[in-house]
Amino acid sequence: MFPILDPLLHSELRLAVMSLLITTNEAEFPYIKQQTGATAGNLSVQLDKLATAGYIEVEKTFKGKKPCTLCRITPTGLKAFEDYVAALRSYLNISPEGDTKKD
Amino acid sequence: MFPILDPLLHSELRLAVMSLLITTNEAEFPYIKQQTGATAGNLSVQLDKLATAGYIEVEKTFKGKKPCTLCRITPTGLKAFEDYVAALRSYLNISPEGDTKKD
DNA sequence: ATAATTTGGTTTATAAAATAAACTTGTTTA
DNA sequence: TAAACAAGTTTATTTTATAAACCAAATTAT
Repeated sequence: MFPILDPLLHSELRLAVMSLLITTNEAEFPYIKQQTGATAGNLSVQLDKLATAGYIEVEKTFKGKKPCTLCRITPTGLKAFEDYVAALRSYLNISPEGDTKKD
Repeated sequence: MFPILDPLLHSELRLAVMSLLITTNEAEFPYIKQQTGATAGNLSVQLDKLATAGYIEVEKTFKGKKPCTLCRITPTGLKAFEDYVAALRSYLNISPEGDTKKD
């Protein structure tokens, strides 16, 4: 009836990060921070969790002389996101086509 | 970009309860427990939170000699649920019609 | 040159939440 | 009438989210 919602994705900030990375494909730390409105500390922690789960990959490079943390979604992450959305639908009373179910 | 997700609804069990009450209109404690697979303690706590927020109303009656806790969603709760779903869409990359956005 | 500020984060501490375990009250059954 | 059960509630524990404090390197101001 109510499938489990992947706890890693059922988090406002982590979900926002994943959503962002799906549309942008890859993004730098400061950009993600700005788009999500997160504090740097919180973002750092949540990126770690996503990376540890293999949902994103984090590449640490340099942009000129400045460190640059680049994040990219992985196939595993994309699959997890899609599964999460599918599971959520059972809760939201919306069909795969998105219309609200009349009861 | 990423609207706040009502923390009261962004909880697996509370969301399941709300979803259930929307389709059944009203339901008894043991039924909700069975449908959601929650433990009684957890369910009791989460129902309290929803009731305190005015999202559901809880009526304590008797069914014969046994106590019977009946739950019903309120207009406030329904509105909150709809707002939550609308907010979630921004995260899920689905349009109001439900199709996945291609980037 | 060097002190102050900014950038780009990480680590650690705190606050809040979810969850289960233990308990209560009354009822039915052996 | 003692044991088991039903229907919850309360309390304690674990997990999670979040922010505050911190650090290193680079840039800017004096």
